[in-house]
Amino acid sequence: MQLNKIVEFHKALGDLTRIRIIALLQQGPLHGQAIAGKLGLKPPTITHHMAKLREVGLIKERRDKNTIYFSLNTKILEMSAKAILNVGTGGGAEMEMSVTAEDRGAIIKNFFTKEGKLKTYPAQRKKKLVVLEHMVKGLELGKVYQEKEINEYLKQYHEDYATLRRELIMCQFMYRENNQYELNPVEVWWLK
Amino acid sequence: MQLNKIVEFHKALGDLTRIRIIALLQQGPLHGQAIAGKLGLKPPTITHHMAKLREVGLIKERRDKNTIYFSLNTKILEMSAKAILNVGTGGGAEMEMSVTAEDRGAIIKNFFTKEGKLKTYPAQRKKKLVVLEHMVKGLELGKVYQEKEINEYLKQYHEDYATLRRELIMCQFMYRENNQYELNPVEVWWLK
DNA sequence: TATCTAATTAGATAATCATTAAAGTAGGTG
DNA sequence: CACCTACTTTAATGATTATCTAATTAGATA
Repeated sequence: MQLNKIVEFHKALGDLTRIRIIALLQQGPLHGQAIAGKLGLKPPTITHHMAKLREVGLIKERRDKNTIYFSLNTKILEMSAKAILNVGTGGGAEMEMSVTAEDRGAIIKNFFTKEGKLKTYPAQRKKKLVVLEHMVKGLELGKVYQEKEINEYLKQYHEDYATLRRELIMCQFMYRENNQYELNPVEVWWLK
Repeated sequence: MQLNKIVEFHKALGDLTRIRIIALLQQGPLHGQAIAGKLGLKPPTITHHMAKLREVGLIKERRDKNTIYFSLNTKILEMSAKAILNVGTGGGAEMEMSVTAEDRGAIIKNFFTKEGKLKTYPAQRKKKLVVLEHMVKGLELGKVYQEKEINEYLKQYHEDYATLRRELIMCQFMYRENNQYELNPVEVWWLK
């Protein structure tokens, strides 16, 4: 995880109002005006803070008529909170991140046709991760997929969707629970 | 843990320079000028940032001649990083914290003589914690004490130092490892 | 259509804060 | 003593940002 993401995360939490918002949302979803009321602040202020929290991935929202219910993305919260513990240790994700943006471009150009099909599946772990990363970008964070949907989606990249699906699980980009699939926010959020 | 402490902690980490300092210190202790050199900044800037980090308990320091070696207090780091995960859930420490500052004052007045001796040991858990908190303030965070030192220290409060010592362990203000005693930073830091 | 409600944007203000140069402190050594 | 080195303090500057009012957008309803 890059240093800048860590900074932004902590900047987002380095404000009493936003901590109070998080404390409120730990107890359940709330809409903007309710938050404003409980904190004694005006709606624009809440909008401002929700934007900051959203930028670092901490907020999920659901619309009902014209009121928006905000809730906490606890997985991102947990992941981000723990990221500082390993910063500088060079272990794990830190290593993976040493692939530069240009490397990424080159790898994608090498392994995908210009129509976007996967030509061959890389053996080298670094390249594998870049390729999976790329394919996973079309999936929605937080959405639960049926196996059939995942198969359909992966087919756009390669006929052998079963292998790809298995790789996504093995490299932890997704996890499976009774044949339903979901992106692993811990791995995926930082790709944006 | 109070909301304000959480805010200050994250504010301390919400700055790229300080995150880089932490990343450096994860690899081992460094003195000020070394940090300044590695980051391309002037010494006063480092002083400024170390003060911020020290305020939230993240820094331990050791002096050798006139150079000061800074190192990370990883226990505080871990504890503080995880505090956000339970904020607002009302569980654990949150409950204890509902003793107001005035309550504290009253309890200490009740259980200590004006010379500072402990009159009687409270049975009620809340009061017990306030009393232990008070006595523990004279001990140094991070220092390893021999059993004999602890006994000496506690004698200033009450003849029955053995009971007090046991209570400190049971209430997790200290922990013991082969007859050496140390403050539990997780419980103790926030008292300051 | 007009109207209501909730959320957002724009612009202004005041406060906070990172950085540095210059001067000062503190300990050590010749 | 004078001198050196490492850190700190002070004061100034420039950038960021939390909050608000006023105006605007978006969706729903009558």
